[in-house]
Amino acid sequence: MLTGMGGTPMIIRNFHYVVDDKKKSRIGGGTHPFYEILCIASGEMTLEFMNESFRSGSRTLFLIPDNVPHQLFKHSASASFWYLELDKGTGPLPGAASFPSVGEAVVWNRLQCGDEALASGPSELAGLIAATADSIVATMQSDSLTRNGELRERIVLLDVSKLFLQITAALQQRRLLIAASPEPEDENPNKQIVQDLMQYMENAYLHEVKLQMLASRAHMASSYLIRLFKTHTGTTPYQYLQDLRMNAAKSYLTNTSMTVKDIAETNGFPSIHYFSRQFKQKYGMSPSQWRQAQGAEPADTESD
DNA sequence: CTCATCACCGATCTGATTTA
DNA sequence: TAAATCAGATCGGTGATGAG
Repeated sequence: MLTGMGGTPMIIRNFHYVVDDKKKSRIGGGTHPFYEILCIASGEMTLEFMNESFRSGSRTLFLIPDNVPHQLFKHSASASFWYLELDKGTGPLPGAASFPSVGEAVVWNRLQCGDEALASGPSELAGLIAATADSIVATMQSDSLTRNGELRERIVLLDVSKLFLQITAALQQRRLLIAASPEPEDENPNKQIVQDLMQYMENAYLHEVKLQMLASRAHMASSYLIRLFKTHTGTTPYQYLQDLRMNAAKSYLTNTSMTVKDIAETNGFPSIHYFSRQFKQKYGMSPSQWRQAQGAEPADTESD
C-alpha cells in the first residue's frame, strides 16, 4: 500500500497476466468498485465500455474506471493481456496525480483504437507511457521482489501515479492539438459547453442529475440548454443520461445476479418501478425477462 | 419478498415569440 | 439572425396495489 498525507491509501486489489488461446470470444468483464488498467500484450481484442466498442491490437492500454460495467472480447485465436485492479482509497496520489475521470477514460480509450495507440502514436509521450506500463508488469512479475510484496506494491503504485500523470499530459497535448487545428466546429463555444455537460453526466450518472443543475453549470436557461444539446448531439440531456444508466443496468443484468431493485438503485434510477417501466418501453420486455433471454444467471438474494 | 402495472403530479421538452 | 424566454404539451417519477 501507499501511505499518503491523509485518508486511506490506494492499494492493489488484483493483478493477472492472462494468456488465452481458448475458442470462447468473451474473455472477461463485469463491474466492480476498482479502477482497472488493462494492457493488451498480443492478439486483437474489443473492450465494450460506456456504450462504445474499443477494438485494438497489441500494445494497447485501456482505462476502466471503478463501477463502470465493461466486457472484453477476443478476435484472434490467441491473446495475452494483463490487468491491474486498484482500490482508489481516499488519500492523495504521489506527484498530485489523479485517477482519469470516466470522460477522460473514454477519450483515452478512443485514442487507443486510432492511429495514436500506445505503440504507434506519433507523440513521444506514447513511448514513455508504454515504458511505464512495461515497468508495472515487470515489477509485478519480478522474481526478486516476490518475498517483499509490500515493497513491490509501493514501486508499482508509484508507476501507476506516473502513468496517470503521463496520460493526463497526453490528453492535454491532444486537447491543445485540437484547439490549434482549424476545424470550425471546435471554435463554437456552445459545442464546448455541450461536451462539458456530456462529460459531467458520464461522471455523475450514478447519482441524481437535474436539468436545473446542468443549466446553472452552463449559465443558461434550461429550455435553451435542451435545444442547444439536441442541436449538437441529436438527443436531449435527459435522454442522454437515461441511455448511460440503461446501458450500465443492462450490463449488471447480464454479468451479476443482483436483484432488479438493487440494479435500479445502483445505476441512478430513482425506483424499481420507474426502471422497470423504462426498460420495457425501450427493449419490449421487463428486466427479468430480458435477463432470462440473455441466458444470464437469475437474481438471488445475495447482491454482488 | 420481488417485480410489474396503473394513475396522478411535477419536471422536461418544444413551438411560438421576443430581444439584442 | 442568433440567442434567449415563455407557456402549454408531453413524458418522467412516485406511491399504491396486485400477481407470482
